[in-house]
Amino acid sequence: MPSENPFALFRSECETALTHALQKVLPGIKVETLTFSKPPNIEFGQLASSLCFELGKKLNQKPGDLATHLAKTVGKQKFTLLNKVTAVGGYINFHVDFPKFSFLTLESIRQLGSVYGFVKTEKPLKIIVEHTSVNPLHPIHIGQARNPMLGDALARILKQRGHMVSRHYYIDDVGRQSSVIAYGYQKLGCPEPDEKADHFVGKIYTITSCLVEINRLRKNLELAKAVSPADEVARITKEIDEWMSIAAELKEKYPALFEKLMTKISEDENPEEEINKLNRAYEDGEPEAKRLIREVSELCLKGFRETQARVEVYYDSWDWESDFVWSAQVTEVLRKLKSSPFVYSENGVLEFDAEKVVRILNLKTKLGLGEDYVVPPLTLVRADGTTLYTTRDIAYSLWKFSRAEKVINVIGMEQSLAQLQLKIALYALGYDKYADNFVHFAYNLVTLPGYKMSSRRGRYITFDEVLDEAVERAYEEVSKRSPQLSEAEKREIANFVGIGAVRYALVDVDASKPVVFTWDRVLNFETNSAPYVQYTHARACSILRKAEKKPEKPAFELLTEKLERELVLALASFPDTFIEAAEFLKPNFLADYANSLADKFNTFYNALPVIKAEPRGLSDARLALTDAIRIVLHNALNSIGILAPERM
RNA sequence: GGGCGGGUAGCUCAGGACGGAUAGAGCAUCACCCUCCUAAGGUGGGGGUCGUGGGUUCAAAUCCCACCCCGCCCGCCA
Repeated sequence: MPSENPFALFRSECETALTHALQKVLPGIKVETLTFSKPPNIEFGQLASSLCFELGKKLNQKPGDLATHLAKTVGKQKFTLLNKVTAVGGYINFHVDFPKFSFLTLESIRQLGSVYGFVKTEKPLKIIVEHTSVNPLHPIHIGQARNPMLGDALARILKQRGHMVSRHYYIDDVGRQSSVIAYGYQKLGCPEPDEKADHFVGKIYTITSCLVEINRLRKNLELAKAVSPADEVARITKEIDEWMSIAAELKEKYPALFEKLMTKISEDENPEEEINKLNRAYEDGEPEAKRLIREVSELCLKGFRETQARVEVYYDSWDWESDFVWSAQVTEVLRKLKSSPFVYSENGVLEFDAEKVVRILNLKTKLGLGEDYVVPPLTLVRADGTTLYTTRDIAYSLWKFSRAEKVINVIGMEQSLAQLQLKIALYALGYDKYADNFVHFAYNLVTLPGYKMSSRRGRYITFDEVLDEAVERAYEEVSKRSPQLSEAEKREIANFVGIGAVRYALVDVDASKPVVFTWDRVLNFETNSAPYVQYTHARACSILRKAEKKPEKPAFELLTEKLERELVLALASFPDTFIEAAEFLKPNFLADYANSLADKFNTFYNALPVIKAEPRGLSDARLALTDAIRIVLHNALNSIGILAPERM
């Protein structure tokens, strides 16, 4: 019978063993929980307890003596996987019965195949993972690309954990910036894109935004010259200069488009006002504004979908922010909030007193806030009656909770405060259960070493460029390494290698750490990269192919080399790693795991023969081992969205 | 000023939630290994005050306190 978690079986035997021994040796002593750690070296056993150090202190005995005594007592019991127990320097070390354990592990993996390691949760939940949600104004850039890579990996992992996961994309089409692009697009006569749609939209957006900004600043400057102090005038002048140099950059890059937009926009006396008008019209749901903004947004989203298909990221639902405004869900939320004691009006502006909620409902500890910390208030409604982003997001969150028990928002950590206020708003509305299950998965920014990325200024490296470059580099590599392959094969390999490399590079680093984007990081095809793990997988497949036989009579007791045992142990621990990755939302655990398993296998590969090993039983056992490694590498890569190739 | 995140080898990062045995990888660098299952590989060398200072503990990179440095946030932007 296969085990879905062989190592857990061993661990639980060790727990039982130690518990019994404790009862016998020290009947009066109560130990709350037994914790085990992995010894630094496999020769010390596979699990260890450091219990005797604290017990020794408590009982005024030498840890070494205690450990010896306990180990001896355990040794008298009978177990399946636990072979022997030793005492070394105060530690109690538990040794697994490798012949049995290898058999159990390898046979389990080979029987369970593509589901091995994906231990199902006991409490399956409906979970919405909202990720990416890049505004439809310009192509997804490398700074934003970390989001779908993390979000998609999380969604995959949670699904494999047995949850019902739905991936949502929130289209933020309400707000000034959407009107800016729509305005420029309209000025050009709503043209058909002559290139990838989002790139096309991005150019129009940047140029329009720049021209409108300059126009606005010039008006401000004239006003300031009349009424404001000199330093204010100087500040505006400086800002204009900055935008002028951006305009010069844009004019050089896209001369025709720039000219055309400049001519068209200069026809308007006050472009700023036109944009605001459009914005209001859209929020009011006027048909012409709706048609225009939806059209240009859809255009951009079409480009996004192409990019997402390249990296195999898909969504179950595309949620338009505007729908929440038009359907009165935002109004309804505001009504409820207004009737709570946590909302006040100030100078015609509606404010949400998050601090008051926290104080009255006693949430400080629950939310992990310091006693002295005062949560800033959140503006819900402007003086002109329009709502703000976070206000609308409250309505959206409630909508999400109407179709899921848990909501995970993959959003940059710069929005931590807004996400906190949103959570507090849920408590204020009495939705404690929602609030408790509202998770902000925060990740740190991706920056470029030279300058700050800025979408508004058109200064960014697009995700598409990065993918193209990665695939191109991979193509050069594969041509160099495997010139005998056909052109089609090379292209295919280059594609999954390049894209895998990018995915890996963006998932591998802990989400809380900032990433400085360098081509070197993404185009790394050596150890600690997707290509390395993919290559290792292909290598295992190659051995199995060349063997031309099935491991019919594997003699698992012959797997006595340290390398082999370390491999078996690593394979047996995959379920634990997976569970941790899922519970703590750490996709990088799986990337690291895959890399370290690949490391071990490559060492083994170089040191020991598989097919030609003698006797036959050993060869078969090593083949079974190789097969298990193939399966686990595949599963680990799969869970973070990276393809495991059979050849490369 | 307050909040959040980060600070581990020349560089990029694991490890940190749950304290344990000599702090691990990769890149770069130097020297090796394809008569052998894929060299996108492997072996070995050099390289560390785990930001600083205290504290708790038998035991601290890990926990607590203070401080320093970097990033982000504290808007009628999103």
